[in-house]
Amino acid sequence: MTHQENIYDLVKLIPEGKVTTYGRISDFLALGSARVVGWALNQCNKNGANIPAHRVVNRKGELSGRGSFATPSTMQELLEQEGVEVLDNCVVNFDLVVWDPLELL
DNA sequence: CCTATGACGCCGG
DNA sequence: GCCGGCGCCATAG
Repeated sequence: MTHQENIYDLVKLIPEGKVTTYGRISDFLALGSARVVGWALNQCNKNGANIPAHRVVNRKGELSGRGSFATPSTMQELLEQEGVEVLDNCVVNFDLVVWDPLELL
């Protein structure tokens, strides 16, 4: 059982129009490090897995992973498609659109 | 086996 | 509130 599977499953559960953070995922799955999440998502793009990785941002709401998508603007475009406003690589009203995995409980 | 690196985050200055 | 340093864990070389 790899962390990737857990991370993929959780990321798939992020509601459309919402975003969450590496730290929250790391916390919820007790991974011990948020870096692992970033690494797993990086691989998922490469794997071509159908994961909404664009809904994962860093703790400040910045699109830190945009560089790993097809083009640097892909991540932002996908978010805006779902109604998430992005300005200067940051999620607008981050506090309002952030989703915490704990809400599953 | 050991070192460097990274889609991160907390703490102290 | 910004910045630098350090810890964190998995991988690649």
